[in-house]
Amino acid sequence: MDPCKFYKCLADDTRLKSLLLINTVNEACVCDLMAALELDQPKISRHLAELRKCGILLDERRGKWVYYKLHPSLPTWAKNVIEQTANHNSDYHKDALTKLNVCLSTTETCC
Amino acid sequence: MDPCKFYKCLADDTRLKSLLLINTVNEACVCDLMAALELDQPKISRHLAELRKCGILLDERRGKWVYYKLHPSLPTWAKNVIEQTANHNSDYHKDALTKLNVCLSTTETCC
DNA sequence: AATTCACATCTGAAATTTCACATATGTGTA
DNA sequence: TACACATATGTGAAATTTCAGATGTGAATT
Repeated sequence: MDPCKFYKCLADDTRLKSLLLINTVNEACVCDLMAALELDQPKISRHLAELRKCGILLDERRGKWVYYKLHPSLPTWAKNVIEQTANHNSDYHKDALTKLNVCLSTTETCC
Repeated sequence: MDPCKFYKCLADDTRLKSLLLINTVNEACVCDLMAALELDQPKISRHLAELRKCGILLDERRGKWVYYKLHPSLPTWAKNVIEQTANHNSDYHKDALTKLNVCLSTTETCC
């Protein structure tokens, strides 16, 4: 994992927030993140693809949905960086996390 | 310190290597980093200015030279991120660190 | 005060990234 | 098979970032 490429991946609001959310709730599908971040589908999908191609996220299709989680073989230092960021910047992704939790808890509204 | 802006600052080879070097040797001046990274002066200066404007580095003029160090009021999580990156990616800035140490130890070649 | 040295900044061009929109792919269901 | 739904990707335009080269600024030296 080249550190500069890694940080290029984190250097975008959509990607960073998606990553912090996924780190918090373990896994999420595209429509979860669409609801949490209030962004359209191609935008979320494209940014998740970038995180996937970089080796930060792992995708897994289950039926119609594709779930993303942290890649199991992500280096420890990179996991620590994500964890540090998530733990000490709750204001940054607080609103999105609230919306994500609503989405995850209600079976009807979301996918 | 907005995390996305912070990562935008780290998402460039010149800035990331400069930062890791400064983190390792505590402080360095522009010409030290020019020698370590083998880049021209305006390029180093411009990137250090970006790190300074973002609040990551603090500059201090001493005579003709300007020394840069980590900003004392940088949040702990950000310091930890830099430290994690430096400690577990020695290959990434190893060459530059060697050249920097040569520069720091010889009074004549460098500034 | 003129010069030199170390560093900062301005400028416009080049490269890269991000975006919206359209469309393609894959999956379950009637 | 036809369709609806979730997700992925192709495309060119727009926005942002990076760059080289020229020039400006402040401090020490003569």
